[in-house]
Formats: sequence, structure tokens, C-alpha cells
Amino acid sequence: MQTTSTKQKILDEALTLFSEKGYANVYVSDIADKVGIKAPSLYKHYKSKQAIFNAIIEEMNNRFLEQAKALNITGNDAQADAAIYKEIGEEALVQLGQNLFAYFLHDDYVRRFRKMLTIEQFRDVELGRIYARQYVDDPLAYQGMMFGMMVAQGVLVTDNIPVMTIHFYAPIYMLLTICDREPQREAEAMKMLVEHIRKFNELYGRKY
Amino acid sequence: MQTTSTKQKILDEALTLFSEKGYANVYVSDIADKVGIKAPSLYKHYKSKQAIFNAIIEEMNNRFLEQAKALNITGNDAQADAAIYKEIGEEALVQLGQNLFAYFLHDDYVRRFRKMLTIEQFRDVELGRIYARQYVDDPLAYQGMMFGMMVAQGVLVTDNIPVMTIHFYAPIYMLLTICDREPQREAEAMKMLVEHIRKFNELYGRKY
DNA sequence: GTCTATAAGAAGATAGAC
DNA sequence: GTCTATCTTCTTATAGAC
Repeated sequence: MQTTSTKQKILDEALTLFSEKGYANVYVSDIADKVGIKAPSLYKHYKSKQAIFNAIIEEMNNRFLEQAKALNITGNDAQADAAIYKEIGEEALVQLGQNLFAYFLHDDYVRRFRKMLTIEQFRDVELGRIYARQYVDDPLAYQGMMFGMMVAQGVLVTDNIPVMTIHFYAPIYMLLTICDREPQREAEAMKMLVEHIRKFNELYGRKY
Repeated sequence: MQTTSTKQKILDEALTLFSEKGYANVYVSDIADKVGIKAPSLYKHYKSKQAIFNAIIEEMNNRFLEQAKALNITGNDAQADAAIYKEIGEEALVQLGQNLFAYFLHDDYVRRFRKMLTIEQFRDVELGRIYARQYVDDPLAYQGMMFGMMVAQGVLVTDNIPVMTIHFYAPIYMLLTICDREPQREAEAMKMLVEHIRKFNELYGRKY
């Protein structure tokens, strides 16, 4: 039905604008323009500008929970995962990093939401927490778990898994922030990403 | 004189507020309150709110140029530097990283300016360029030069200096963004920083 | 240089017709 | 559900006295 569609379109256009200019620089009339309606009509769908913002946060939270659930199924299936990680080589590791990077960078919803949180993270403690969880702590926790298995399998070698995990993820994080700010540097970033992972594998990989 | 003092205080308080809430969420009256004057008085010092923002950018730019000049003097004095880097050990490298980190994190002006740019980087291409230069490209260029000397001296070993530089700086950058958002995590970050550098030295240092 | 008073306009939100 | 008209409040900025 048309109602649901408009309601969703409002969230979508608002997120785009918020991610480019920040909440305070986006006016209700801007959102309405993009949706193709007048500002007052928008209030039939959401009771305030803040309610639109809250709905975006809630929607992302739902996506995040689904995602976490999906990852946990894999993550807890240790026996299956162990088999995967046992034979992992440089190319598989490069693939893993590129997939992670591509998902974070090219999933349009993920990208816009991250940019929005980048802008809003200092204004509200709760938004800061979401940013930290989403783009720092959870990726580190998940990858740390994965690398833990790989170390247990003898595919990677280290006496400090948390630092190894940061050595893997921090460059990816930094390249991501570069691309968010300057999309034209994506090719350069992708090249550095691959070189980073190859070198990571060389430094931490099992020595034959 | 009082004039200069008030004019400077306006920049200082404005920067604090901009770094916490972003330009659009700070009202001229907020700045005036912090300074201890009424909003209209502020217009005797700056012709507009935007002019205050511009003055902050200009002031940082001046500081940046001075800093770059200072670094170039050292950077170009290759003979003296070579001597320094020749004997550098793990402790010196840890010290180097801690100093870099402490400067970026604890210099109040640097910290507030970085947070402000973090918020504003997507709104204006020029501000994005300043961010990229200040917190990504220049640190990488400077450290890349330094590591180049160390590789030439045989203190560090790699066939890819840019990637090695990212391996050194990206974790520092990520820890910095964590502390900007959650200052209470500074001790944790400092611990990771030291472990990171020790492992970096272990991975890239000359093998005896 | 600082103040009070006030203008000018922007932005969020509501009322009520269709 | 969308519109036009309108209200209210907030925010930047100016005028002019001290």
C-alpha cells in the first residue's frame, strides 16, 4: 500500500540527508521535498523530526540484531568453522577482508548510517555507544573470535590475539573512513587493503 | 588588552561548543554565555557566526603551518636523523608512539579541533580535505619518511613501506577515535597502544 | 565594548479543507 | 494522505543608548 511506501521513503530520504549534512542541518521541508510531498504531510507519518531520526536508529538496530543473530549461529558452530579456518590461505584471507570492506562500504544503508553516526556520535552518549559497538567493538570481537580459531588451528601464529585483531581491523577501519569522506579514493584504498592483508598474512601466517 | 582577550576567548569557547555539538547546534547566545557577555556584544568582535568558525579554521591552519615547518626542518636534516634512527630500539619506538598519541589526544586545541572536523567533514568538501590532510595523509607521509630512514638503516625490515606505515599508524588512529568518543577508555587504549607498538617492533624489527 | 530592545527570517509543527 | 494557510518559537543579526 501507498502508506507504508511513503513512510519508508521518508526514512530513506531522511537518512541520506542526515548522513550528508547532519541532523541539525536537515530541515523537515528538505526531507519532504525529496519524498515529493509537502512538509505538513510528513506529520501524518511521523509526529516530529526527532521521531524520524528515532525510527532510523530503531530500524538499524533491528538490522543489527538480525545480523548478530546470523553471525552467532556461525560463530557458535565451532566445529564447522574450525574446518573452514583450518585450510585458510592468503587468498581466502584477502577475500575475507575484501568482503568485509565491500559490505561496510557498498551496502548503501550501512554506509549512510555510519556517516550519520560519525556526525552525531559526540552529541549524544547513546549514539556514541552505538557507533563504538557497531564499528569498533563488535567487529573486533567477531574477528578476534575468528582469529582465535585460526590460531588454535595453527593457521596464524601470535601470543597476543587482541593486538593481532587490531592489526587486521584498524587499517580496514581507517581505509573505510577515508572512503566515506572521499569516495574517489576507493581504488587507492582497495589496493592498500589487499597489500595490507597480504602483508598481515606474511607477518602472522604459519612459517613453513 | 581586554579586546584581544575577549576575541580569543570567543574562539576558544566556540571551539569547545562546536567540538561537542557541531556548528549548527551551537547558538551565538551559547557562545556569548560561555564568554560571559550578551550575544549582540559578540558582533563587535566577529561579523557573524560563520566568521567565528572561519577564524577557528584559520587559526588551526596557522598552527598547522608552523608545525609542518618545524617537522620539515627535522625531516630534511637527514644526516642528524639517520643517526637518531640508527640506534632506535623497541623502547624508543614505544616512546615515539606514546608521544604522538599523547600529543594528538591531550593537546586540548588539537583534540577539540579534530572532534569538530569529525562532525563537519561531510558537510563541506574543504573541511573534509583538511581532516584528511591533518589526521590521515600528513601523519602517514611523515611517518613513512621516518620509517624509510629506519629501513635504510636496517633497523626495520620490509619490502612495503607504505603498508608498514599504515600498520603502525592505523591502530593509533583508531584508538584516538575511541578516546575522542569515550575518554574513559583512555587507559585501555594506552595499554593497547603499547602492546601494538611492541608487537609492531617484533614483526618488523631487525631479526638478530 | 557592552548592554537592551527589536527586527527579520527560518524552521518545526498544527488546523482544517479536500 | 496531501494540501494551503498559519502559528509559535527560535536564532541570527542590527540599532542605538551608555
